[in-house]
Amino acid sequence: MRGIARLARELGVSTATVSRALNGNPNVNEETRRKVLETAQRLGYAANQAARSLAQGVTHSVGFMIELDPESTTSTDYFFMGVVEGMQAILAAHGLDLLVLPCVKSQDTFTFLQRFVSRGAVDGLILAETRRIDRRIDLLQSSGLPFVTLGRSDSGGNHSWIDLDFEGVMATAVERLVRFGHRRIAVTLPSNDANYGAIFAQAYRDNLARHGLELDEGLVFSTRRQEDDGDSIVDGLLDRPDPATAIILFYEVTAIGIYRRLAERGLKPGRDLSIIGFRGEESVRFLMPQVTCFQMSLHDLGTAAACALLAQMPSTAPAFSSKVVQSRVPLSLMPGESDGPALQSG
Amino acid sequence: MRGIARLARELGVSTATVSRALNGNPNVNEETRRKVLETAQRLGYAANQAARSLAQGVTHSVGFMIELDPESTTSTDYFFMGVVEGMQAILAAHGLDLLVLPCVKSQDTFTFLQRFVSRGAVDGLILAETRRIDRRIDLLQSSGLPFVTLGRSDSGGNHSWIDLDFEGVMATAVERLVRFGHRRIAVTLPSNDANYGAIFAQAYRDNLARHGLELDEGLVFSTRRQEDDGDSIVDGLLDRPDPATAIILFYEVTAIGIYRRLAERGLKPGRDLSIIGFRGEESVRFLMPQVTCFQMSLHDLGTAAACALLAQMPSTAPAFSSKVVQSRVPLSLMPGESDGPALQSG
DNA sequence: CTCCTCATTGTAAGCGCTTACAATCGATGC
DNA sequence: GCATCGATTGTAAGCGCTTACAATGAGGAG
Repeated sequence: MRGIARLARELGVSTATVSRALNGNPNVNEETRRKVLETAQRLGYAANQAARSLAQGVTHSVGFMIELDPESTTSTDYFFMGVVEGMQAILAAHGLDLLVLPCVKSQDTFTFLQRFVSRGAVDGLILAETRRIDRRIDLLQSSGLPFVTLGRSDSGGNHSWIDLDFEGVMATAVERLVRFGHRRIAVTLPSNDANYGAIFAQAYRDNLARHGLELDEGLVFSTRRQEDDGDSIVDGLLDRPDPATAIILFYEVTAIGIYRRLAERGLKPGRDLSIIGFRGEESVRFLMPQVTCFQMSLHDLGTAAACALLAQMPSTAPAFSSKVVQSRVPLSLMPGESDGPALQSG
Repeated sequence: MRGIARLARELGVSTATVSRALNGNPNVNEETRRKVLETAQRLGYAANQAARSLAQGVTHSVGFMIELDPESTTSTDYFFMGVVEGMQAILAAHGLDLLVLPCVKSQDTFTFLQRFVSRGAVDGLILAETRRIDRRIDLLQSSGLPFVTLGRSDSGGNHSWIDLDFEGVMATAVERLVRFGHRRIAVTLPSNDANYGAIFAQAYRDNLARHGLELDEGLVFSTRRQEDDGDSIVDGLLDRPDPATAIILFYEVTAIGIYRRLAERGLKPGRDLSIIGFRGEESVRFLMPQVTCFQMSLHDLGTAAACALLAQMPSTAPAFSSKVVQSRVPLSLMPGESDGPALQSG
């Protein structure tokens, strides 16, 4: 005999009583509960997960699916760890386990997700790196499983999402540069298929328009999260009849290559080319002059996502709470010395 | 009616047949199996995880427990993602799901692990950042659950582990520096309680001894994974009657602070102070002169851990395989320009 | 003293799946 | 034509837990 039955026999009560005592059911004599808990502790008993889930119909766990790119494992990583940390803290406080579900991108990530969903392995899901058209969202929506996405998407209807305030960042960056007298502002965009690339691009166009600046596709670069593109970007920006005087970087590491190329050409960041990075990444914190960038709390992002999920889960959601949460986490400007007045302004 | 019963009714067969068909049991007419699979596909059926686990007694999943430090979320992060990627690929190929289990360090990480173990939530476990004395290992060992640790420990008996070859790295580094004529070699050690700190320290002492160099505790620094310690390290090394001429860094980011301080003092890395980093980290790749360091494959580390675990799991281990795997993943030297001949050698 | 109530506990029926064992049936051997 | 065998399928007993419902018994009301 094992499991709860063993405990019950040991105590001379029924398994029902043990179960009730363990689960905080009020219909148990406090003295009995005390004994049960004490014995459970002594025997190192914990209810079998599978049996519990089967009987209750819930797993008390939520999944956070992330896609791993073997080509660039260091790319998304330290973004996620901070987020995970924030999520776990909140979820744990609500008795939920966070299961990070890594899926290598070369595998079928849709089927991967589908398996977890249809097997009922989790009570809720958080999705990262949503795409503009993302079948995963349709899948989750039709499954009825509570979920939140880290990133917006055109797929699915009115679902919960948490995203970075790309628009706000872009507005602040462009305005700052315009104030500095820049009229020719370049931008780098991520080259993957995540939706944030499109959003960042749109915000770029919108804000140029707002300030009456002309959009020049020649000033739009596509980059991966690595510093190698510096040469082509710098040369592409400057070696033209109407050189750009500023650039906004999606991936801040690109600054490393840009700094290097500028140095080779005897130019100085902040004077000859104004640079604003998107998110203050560890790898460029040490660049001199310091890169003007935006700061955010990964922890808060994770927290926000976890809360948005909790709001949808029947077990934790107060009945009166609105189920759908859609919010953009703001980033704050960290002025550095990588930008400044345009040289040939006006 | 739901689940397998629904499928069975739809097909006009018993649930047993459906189950057999789905699980590859040979005692099923191939024609029947085809129909079952086709219908399952059509209805989007996948066996309920909990029921399956309960009936079979196994979960088909393994956990990878990592501890997150809210104080420094960027510390361990991008180490893990590469490792996870390697693990997931191997495990998935063996029909196992990898569940990354993040635990915030401020919580009781031992209890956290214990819960997963005693609830039977996973069939195997991989532990990261083992400590010299690590109760988690004793727990796992007495639980009988297959497990592997990423890192050695004095706890537990003869268990499987995968670790970095700190000894090899240190031997190569010290020998290289000695060849360059250095006699006063400093070192930085991690300030946390993970065992690798102690191992790195011991390797440092052993290799000094091997080359007949005297151990000077004044040349041993304790650092966190941040660049801030550069000033005190550089000053501490040089402002003494018998200055050190070389330093080996556990955390390579420390090089950033050191470079900065050296520059302030008008000194040059590689000439006035030889620097060898441990692991080629992204954040210092842009430093000039390039830091001499060691390179490793995070992917391979993950793969090795996964394989070591598979060797212990009854479902995947060929009966003849030895259960305990203990191996050190080697790192290869990447010569940079941050080290060179000692100035006042001899 | 009886009836009723409330607090506590026990009984037992699942939760959805797997699997040992029994049952069926056509084919084979004599 | 009958026993036998193998291939296939069905029956039903769990896996360990939760929970609706029944049962028990002590204490209070009448």
